[in-house]
Amino acid sequence: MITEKLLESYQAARKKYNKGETIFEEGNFPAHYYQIVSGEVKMCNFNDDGKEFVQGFFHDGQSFGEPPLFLERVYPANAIAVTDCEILLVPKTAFLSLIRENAQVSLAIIENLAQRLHYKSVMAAEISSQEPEHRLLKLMDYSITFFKIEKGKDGHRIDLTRQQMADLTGLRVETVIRAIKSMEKKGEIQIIGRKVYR
Amino acid sequence: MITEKLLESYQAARKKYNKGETIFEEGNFPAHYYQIVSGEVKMCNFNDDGKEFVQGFFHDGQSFGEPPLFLERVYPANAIAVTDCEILLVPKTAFLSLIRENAQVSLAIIENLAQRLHYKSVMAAEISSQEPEHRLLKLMDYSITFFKIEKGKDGHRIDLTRQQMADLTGLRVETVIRAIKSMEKKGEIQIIGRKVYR
DNA sequence: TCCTGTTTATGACCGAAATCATAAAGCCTG
DNA sequence: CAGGCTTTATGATTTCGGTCATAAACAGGA
Repeated sequence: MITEKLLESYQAARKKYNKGETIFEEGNFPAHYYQIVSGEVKMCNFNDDGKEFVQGFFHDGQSFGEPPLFLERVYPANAIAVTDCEILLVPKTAFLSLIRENAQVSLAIIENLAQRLHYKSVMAAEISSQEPEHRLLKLMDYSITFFKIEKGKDGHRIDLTRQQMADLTGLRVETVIRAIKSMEKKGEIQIIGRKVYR
Repeated sequence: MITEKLLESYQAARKKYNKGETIFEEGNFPAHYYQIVSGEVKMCNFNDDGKEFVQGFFHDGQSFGEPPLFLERVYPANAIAVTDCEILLVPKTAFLSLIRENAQVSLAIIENLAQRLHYKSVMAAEISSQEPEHRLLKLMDYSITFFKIEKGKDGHRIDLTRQQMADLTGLRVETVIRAIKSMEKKGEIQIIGRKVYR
């Protein structure tokens, strides 16, 4: 999102994380700006009895964990490497100078935050008041529209496991599996080789 | 949040809305930046069978409905005047010029979006995986910490009706009423003259 | 002060999703 | 290609919050 060159001129450090490794934890104060060079990261919460809720997945070129950086606040969730990752870290103060000194970057940040807020608004309304099938369709349609999924002859292929869909919608795997089967029967989606197409 | 003077130099128009009036609707493309001069506004969704989910309440000096303005997207929710309101509207293009030409304003916008994203992250995790009492306590504690509620001798007074708490947490009034009673018994909150104190 | 609408309250009942248990099907990886 | 982990699948049972009905308490306006 921000060019590596620019980040490097503001003390960016390159760091590797192994699959499954925690990058930062819920409740801690932020110290860096994080931008993914390669790999996949998820931000998630665990409730009192260990159930996971995924706030979002992040990929190459994307940044994550900025909001608390701009407020004097702690992280609302954990960041965990889903695959092996290479990530650029910029110290908080250097990063704040960077955006103050580069107007076009703040516009990019605004767009980025706006996009994430939009996603959260849509999903919050869904999770709080719609039935499982409706929630899942919304998640799929949102993913298709905004995460540029390529369309094949069978429709868009949703590259999420049932467990991931459950964690993103606040449902349980079994419920997701049953809902998906039911939607297939209704012809709202297709299942080919266990993958969901829409 | 942005001074009235500055907004006025970018074609701001003053408009009055009556209590209950719709300011903009879910699904429409945004045409303005909205900043409240006086009154209260809520952003909300209605699910298929009419149940309301409140994304947030907004007051004097606050702006709302910006995210879709920065993306080419429609509003994810409705904006409705909770009380009679006076609101400043700045046309989209004028507003985009405004932030491009006033660096300190983009920083303010970033902080604003970051704060809202933070709230949504916290509540999304709650709504998706915690029990009613836990959700309500989180809503109360969040309101206390970030909406600067004054502390009296009986604790912080939560100025929300049970219906509003229900709409903010995705629960039903009856559930909120029962949960609040139960929490009072446990001594986690106090009820004085039907109002909740914590 | 009365009247009407809103907010809080409470009980009975229901149902959908969570939970629990178990297993088959895929898929890596050594 | 065998063995083990992950993912998908399915049935039985339970539970908690939603739903429905009803009413009391309160607030605000005429």
